[in-house]
Formats: sequence, C-alpha cells, structure tokens
Amino acid sequence: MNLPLSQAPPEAPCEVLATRRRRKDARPSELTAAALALFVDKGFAATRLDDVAARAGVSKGTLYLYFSSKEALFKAVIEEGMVAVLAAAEEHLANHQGSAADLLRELLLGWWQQIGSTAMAGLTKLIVSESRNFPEMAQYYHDGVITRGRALLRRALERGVGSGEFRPLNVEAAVDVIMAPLLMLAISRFSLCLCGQQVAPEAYLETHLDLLIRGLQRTGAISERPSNEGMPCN
Amino acid sequence: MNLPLSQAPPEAPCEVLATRRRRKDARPSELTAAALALFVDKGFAATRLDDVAARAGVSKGTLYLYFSSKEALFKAVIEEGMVAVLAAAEEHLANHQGSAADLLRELLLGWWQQIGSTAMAGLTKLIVSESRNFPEMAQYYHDGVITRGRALLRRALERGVGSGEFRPLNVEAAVDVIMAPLLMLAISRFSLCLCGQQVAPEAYLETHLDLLIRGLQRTGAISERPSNEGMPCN
DNA sequence: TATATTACTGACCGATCAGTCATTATCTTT
DNA sequence: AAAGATAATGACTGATCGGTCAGTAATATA
Repeated sequence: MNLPLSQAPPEAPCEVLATRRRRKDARPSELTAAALALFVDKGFAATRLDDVAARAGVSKGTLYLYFSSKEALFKAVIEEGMVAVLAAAEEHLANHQGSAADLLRELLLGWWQQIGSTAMAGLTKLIVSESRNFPEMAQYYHDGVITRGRALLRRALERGVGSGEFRPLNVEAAVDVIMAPLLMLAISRFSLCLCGQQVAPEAYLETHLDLLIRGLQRTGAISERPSNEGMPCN
Repeated sequence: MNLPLSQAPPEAPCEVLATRRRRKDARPSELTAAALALFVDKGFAATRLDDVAARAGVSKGTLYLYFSSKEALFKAVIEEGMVAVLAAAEEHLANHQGSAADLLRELLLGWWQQIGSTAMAGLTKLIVSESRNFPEMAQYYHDGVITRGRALLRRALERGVGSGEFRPLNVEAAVDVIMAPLLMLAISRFSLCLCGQQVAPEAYLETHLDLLIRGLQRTGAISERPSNEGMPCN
C-alpha cells in the first residue's frame, strides 16, 4: 500500500526521555485524546495502536491495560466526546429569551464556539466515515447527539412560527437544512480542502445566519437587527 | 477486530455458476462499479480486493490485470464518476435563461437528479473519509468537481445580484452555505442515520430552496412563484 | 482438429498489525 | 532496606490482506 503518511513526527517526546512512570489515573484520558487525534486524522482502520500508544507516551501493552480492544477504545473516544457535547447542549437549553431570530443566532454561534471550533468537530467526520462499520456506535451518536441537537433547533423554530415571527414551514426539513452547513463546516475542517475552507468560518456562519433568518421571517417583516453590518459583499 | 460485517451475502452468483469467460472490455467498468459499491459501504481501507473481485465475478488476479494497485483502482473509481459529473455540469452550463431564482432552482434540483440520487453521491462520503490519506486524490476531486460546481453556483448568484433580483451578499460564503445541505444529503445517504434521513430528500431540497430564495431576494420583492405548493407545514 | 494466444485463476508470499504475556521497573508498605 | 504489589514494557504470534506468478482454459486462427 505505502500510504503517503502525512504524519508529523509522532509527537516528539517533549518530556525529555522521561523514565517510565506509573500514572494509572491519567492514562485513559491521555490515550483517548491521542486516539481522537489520530482517528480524526487518518481514519479508524488506518490508525495503528502502536501510534496511539506512542502519542500518549506509552507502550501498546499499556493501552491494553485500559481498553480491551481497538473498538473499545473507539467507543471510549466517542463517549468522552459526548460529555462536552451534552454539557454544551444543556447550557443552550437553560437560557433562551428574546426573539426567535436571536435564539437561533445564539444557538448556531454557540455550536461553533462549543463544538465546531474545537477538536470535537472531528467526531463528525469520524462518525460519518465509520458509521457503516460500527452501526451501534452510529446509533449511539445519533440518539445522544444528533437527536438532541435537532430538538433544540426544532424548539427554536416552533417558537418563531408560533409567535408569528417566522412564516409557516416544514420544521423537520428546515432543521436538517439548517444543521447541514454546520456539519459540513465541521467536516471540512478535518477533510483536506473539500469545500468551505476558502471562506473564514465566521463569514461562513454569518452568511448562513443572514440568509436563514431572512428566509424564515414573514414577508414584509423587516429585520430590526442591523444586517450586513461589517460584512463585505464579495 | 471482528467487524460486524454488515454485508449481504457477497453478490450471489446470479449467473448460475457461469463458466469463466474472457471479456476484456467489460472487466474494468465492472470492477470499478464493484469497488465503488464496496468503498462507499465499508470505506477504502476496510474493503478487501478479494471482495471487490468476487463482486465483479472475477478473481483477484484478474483485478491486477487491469489495475496496478488498490490505489489505482480507487483513482479509476473517482475518474469514472467524474465523467458523469462533468457531463451534468456542462449540461447546466449550456441552457440558462429566466430569473436567477429559477436558475438556482434548476441547478440544485439538477444536482439531485444527476448526482445526489445516484450512486455517485457515495463519492462524496468516500472523499471526505479518505482525503487525508490520499491528498493528491482529494486535490484532483477538489479541482475537477468542487471548483467546477462552485463556479456554476457563483455565476448564478452573481447574475441575480447583478440584475438586482438578489440583494448584495458574500457570494463566496453563500456558495458554500448553499452547497452544504446538498453535500450532507449525499453523505447521509451513505452514512447510517446521521441527519436528514427522516425527511424525504424532495421535501428537504424544497425547503432548502424555499428558505434560500427568500433569503436571497431583496426585501419587498415577493416571489412570483407559488410557494409552499403541496408542502405540508409540519 | 491442432496450434497459438492470452484472459483468467488461485495458491502462495511477505508485510502489517491487533492482541498476548512473561518480564521488568516503579511505587508502597512494613 | 526488603518484600510485595502492580503499572508498564516490548518481543512475540497469528490472522489478515495487498500483491505475485506459474499454470489453466477459453478463444482465435489455420
């Protein structure tokens, strides 16, 4: 095969050849962090456990002290990522006031800050790539993350439609349409120059929100928010 | 490892145990078709060449008569897909009249018919998944498909903005924002229940177009097209 | 039917890599 | 300091799979 191996030198031992240490508590999270980075970069199948262990500053044998198999490691990576994701979701659920348009804006920009701009975004590509080979994993991610995110968006849209701020629309479809640019943004960050990387994420999100809120609002209802502020046309 | 192997029985020999045949001309396309199906389903690394050959009704040795390596087979799959994609792009380029909104509608629905609804859509997931491991492949796909598609959309948007039908906007960002739901639709078709699969593709696209065109048009310009026609709200 | 050509085969090889385990090094306890 | 406990190691194994090639059989030609 001879893959082009785009890897940087595998995590130079900055800890100046530290002698081996016994750190039972720290190992699991260090290993899942290393695994996340490599899985996201090279994909699940192409990632060698030797490399994961090396990146975590440990031998492969040690990895097997904490995870019973490569798949178990994968599950742990997903599960650990979930925690932050769900916490962010809770945060968004808590405080929602003002117009539906502002709520929508807050939700999408919050997603970017909490997830999209972090390493967590890599999970999106990982799941997309591997879901067919790990159906129960995909199901878990779907139920725990996607469904939850959809529920947030759906609520925001329904509130806007109910109050008359937004016009009637197919809410279920709109939820997916609204999420898609976010997911693609996350994916493109971990997938060499496919789409969207020429445009800065902020401008991308701002354009999405701008188009979206105008598209949602009742005809005639002029946005009271100063639109196009600081956004160059072309 | 012991992957769950979601495979159906690997292409039961419908050709009733046909004795071996010499069909030099037909082999390459049969092999790339088999490879596309398996690559899209299981990913590149997890696909075995024995399975590709078996699915094409041939032995692995025969595969190597036509393709020098697994990666060469991958390239051929992409390249073969390209032909149809570029043909469709040319078609869209040729005939464009009427309003910019109609052109946009025609472009997006055309994408669905020519690409999104076909097996070609699987290439999107394939590229997303494997681009890091095959940079030159990603580059080729980017230059040959993404850039071309973006150019089409950009032209449509610029026409609308130029004629005053659309309001001024960040065209580059808008192109990506508009493409994202299409790409996610393609991806979700080959990635177990991640997003968008609960909603029928037609309703999804219609909602996208509806939101989009309203979002693009100048405030006050009422769409002359009967919107919401046959689309249930919720 | 005999001969030549070549598409096709499948057993085989070598490299890779997930997973194992006997051994070693570190830390704790007394 | 000695002994016990266990975290960590890395050489090893067995299975998998990309890639090879000597041989086989289908077709063309005479």
